[in-house]
Amino acid sequence: MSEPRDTLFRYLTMLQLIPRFPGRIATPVLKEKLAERGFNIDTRSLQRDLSQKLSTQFPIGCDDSQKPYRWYFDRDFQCQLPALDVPSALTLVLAEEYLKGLLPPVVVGQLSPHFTDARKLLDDMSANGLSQWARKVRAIPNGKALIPAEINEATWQTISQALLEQKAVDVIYLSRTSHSEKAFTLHPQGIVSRHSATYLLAHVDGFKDLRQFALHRVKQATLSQQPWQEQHDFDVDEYIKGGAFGYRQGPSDVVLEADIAKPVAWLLQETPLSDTQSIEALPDTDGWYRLTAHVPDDQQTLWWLMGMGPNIKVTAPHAWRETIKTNAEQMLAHYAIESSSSS
Amino acid sequence: MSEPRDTLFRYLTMLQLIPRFPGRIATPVLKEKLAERGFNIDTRSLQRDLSQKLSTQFPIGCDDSQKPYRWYFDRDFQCQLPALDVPSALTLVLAEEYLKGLLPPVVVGQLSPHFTDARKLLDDMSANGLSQWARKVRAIPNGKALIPAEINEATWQTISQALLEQKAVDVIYLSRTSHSEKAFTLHPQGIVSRHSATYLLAHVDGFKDLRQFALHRVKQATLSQQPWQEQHDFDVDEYIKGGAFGYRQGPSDVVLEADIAKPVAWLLQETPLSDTQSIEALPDTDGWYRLTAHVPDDQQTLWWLMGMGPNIKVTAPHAWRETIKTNAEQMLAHYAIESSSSS
DNA sequence: GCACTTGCGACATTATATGTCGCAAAAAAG
DNA sequence: CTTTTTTGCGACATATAATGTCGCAAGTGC
Repeated sequence: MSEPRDTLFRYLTMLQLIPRFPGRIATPVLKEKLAERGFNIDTRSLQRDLSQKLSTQFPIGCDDSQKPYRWYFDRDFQCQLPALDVPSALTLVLAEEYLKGLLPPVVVGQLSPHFTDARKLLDDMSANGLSQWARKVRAIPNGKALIPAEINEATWQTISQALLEQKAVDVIYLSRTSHSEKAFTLHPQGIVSRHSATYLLAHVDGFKDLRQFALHRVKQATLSQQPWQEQHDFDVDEYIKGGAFGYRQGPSDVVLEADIAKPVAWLLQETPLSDTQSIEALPDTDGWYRLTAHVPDDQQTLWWLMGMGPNIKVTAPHAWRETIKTNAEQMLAHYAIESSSSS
Repeated sequence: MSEPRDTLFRYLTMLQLIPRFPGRIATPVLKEKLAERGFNIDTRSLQRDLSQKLSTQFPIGCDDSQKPYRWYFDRDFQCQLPALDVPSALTLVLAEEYLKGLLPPVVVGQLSPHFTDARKLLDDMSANGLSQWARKVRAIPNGKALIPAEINEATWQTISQALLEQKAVDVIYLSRTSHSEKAFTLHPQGIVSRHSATYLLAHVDGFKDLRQFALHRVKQATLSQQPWQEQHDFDVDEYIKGGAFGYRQGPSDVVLEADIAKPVAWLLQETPLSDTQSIEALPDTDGWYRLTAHVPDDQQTLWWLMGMGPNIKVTAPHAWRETIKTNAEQMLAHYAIESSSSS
C-alpha cells in the first residue's frame, strides 16, 4: 500500500509527529506511527530521512545517548503553514499584551513560539522602513493588572495532560492555611483561570467533595498510578455559578435601571452591557442618561457598577441599589473614623 | 545556482509563499519570489508542482478565471510544524476565552485557525475517553465583560497593513458627535486596544495634531495614494501616559499604604500588586492587615482600590484617600437624594 | 554471554523530478 | 481587429533522487 502518495507528504507527516523539545520520539515509534497513517516505509529510509534530510534543513535535534535514537524539534522553532499575514501578526502582538497580565508567565510561554513568530514578521517588515511597530501598538488591560502567580512549567504540563487524558495526579501541595507541604493524589475535574491565578478543581483521593487547588501552590506533580475517579455530570459553568469563585449568579437575568453620566453613556454606546440595552437622554439634567438593560445577576456586573462610582445611579434592582448604598456608607465610615482618630 | 538543496525545502517555501484565502498569488510572481530565495526553477516545474503535487495534497485553491492563475490556501487551513501539544492546546483555549471579551470578534477571528486547531486536537483526544474538555475549562475575565464593538474585517486588514507599511489610508468615518459620515485621509501612527474597543491614532491629512479614531466607526478603509506623513519620535506609551485614554500617570511611583481585610490580603499574597509589596497582620483587629507597596501613580490602580470597596482603607497617598472619600460621599449623596425624593 | 535491536555505509533498482519543445488559448499591445 | 506576448499544459528524454536490501558493528536487555 506504499502508494507514492508523495514523499513530500510523508516528510510533512514526520515533521508533525516529532514533538517540540521537552518531548522526543524514538525512531521505531515514529516508524510505527507512520505506518498507522499509511506510510509503510523501510526503517532504513526513515533513518536516512531523519539524519540526512530533515535534521539538515530543520532545527531538529537527536538524542543519541541511548540506542533507539530520539528526535525532537528545537524548543522555539515554529512554522505556520500558510505563513502569517500582517493583520494576524498584529493581532497576536495585541493578544500577547493582554494575556501577559491574565495568565501565568509559564502558560503564556507555552505560546511564545507563536508570538515570537509574529514579532519576527513585523520586525522583518520594519527592517527597511524603520517602522518601529513596537512603539505603535499597545493593549490597555481592563482593570488593574496584578502580577500573575508563578506556576512551575512541569506542573502546568502534567496537570493539563492529566485533566485531558483523565488521569489522576500525585501532587505536593503547599496549603494556604497551614503553610506546610502535603502530598495528595488528585482526580482532576476542571481548570479555572480567574484574574491572574489558575485553579485546578479536583477530588482528593478517597473523598467525594470537589476542592480548589491553586496551581502556583503545587510544588510538584506527577501522573499517578491510581485510576481516575470521575464525577459524573461535572460542569464547570454550574460550579462557577454556584458561587465557588465569588461569582454567584442568580438563576435568571435581571433588569438593570440606572441614571448614567455622559462619559458612561458614551462608553456603553460603543461597548454595550448587553444586546438589549437602551440609553435615553434625561431632560433637565446636565448630560445624564437613563439606562435600561437585561444583565446577568452576577457579582461581576455589580462590581462594574460600583467601579463607575458617582457616574452611575442604580435604581433597580432594589437589592443592588441597597448593596451599593451600604457599600458607600461603610467606606465613608472607615474614613470618618480614620480622620477623626488621626487628625 | 539551482543546487538541489532538496525539493522538500522548495515545496515548503512555496507553501509559505501562498497566502490564505482573501489573498492570492500569481504563478509568475511565485516563480520570481522563489528565485529570490535561491530556487531557480523552470516555470513548467512550478506549474506542475502547484497543480499536481500541492493542490492535491493540500487545501489549496486556484482562481483560473484569468490567465495568470492565482493560488491561495483555504481560508481555515492551518498546519503547525511542530504539531500542537496538549498543554499548548489547553492554553490556546483559555487564551481564546479571555480574548473574546477583549478584542473585537473580527480580530479574534483572525486567529481562529489557531484556536480551531487547538479545539480539534482536544476533541480528538476526547474521542475515545469522552473527556468533554469543553465542560472542564473556563476563564473568568477580570472585570465585567462588555460586548466588544464590531469591526469590519476589511477595515482591520487595511488599517493594520497601513500602520505597519507606513501608508496613508482613505477612510469613511462616522463621527461620534455629528452622526454624519465624513471622508478623511489618515496617516496612522499607532493602534491602542482598550477594554473592548480599538482605536487608531492618526493625523488627518494636512493637520499636525494626533486624533483618535474608533475602528468600529470606520465604515470603509482603502490604502491611499497620498504619501505617509510621519510624526517623529511618536511613542504610544508616552501618548497613553499623557492621559489620552483616561489613564493619566504620574511621573513616578507612589507608596501605597492601606489597611486591608482578610480576603484582600489573601488575594494579594497570591497575585501581588507589585514586586515590593509587604503585608503584615494588624494586632487587635478582626483579621485586618497592613499593606505597603510601591505602585504606579495611575488611574487603574486607583480604580482597583475603589473596586475593593469597604475591604480596603487607604491611608496614603493622601490624594488617593481624599479621592476615594469624595467618591463615596458623592455616591451616597446620589442615593440619599434618590430615596428621599422617590419614597 | 547471547539473542535482539538499532544505526549506517554501499549498491542496484525503481521512481521521480526537471528542462525542453510544441501547441493552444488567453491577455496585452498595437 | 490584428499582432505579439504571456501562460498553461501534454509529451518526452534525462538526470537525479528515493527506496529496499544486505552486511557489519555497536549498543540493549535478559
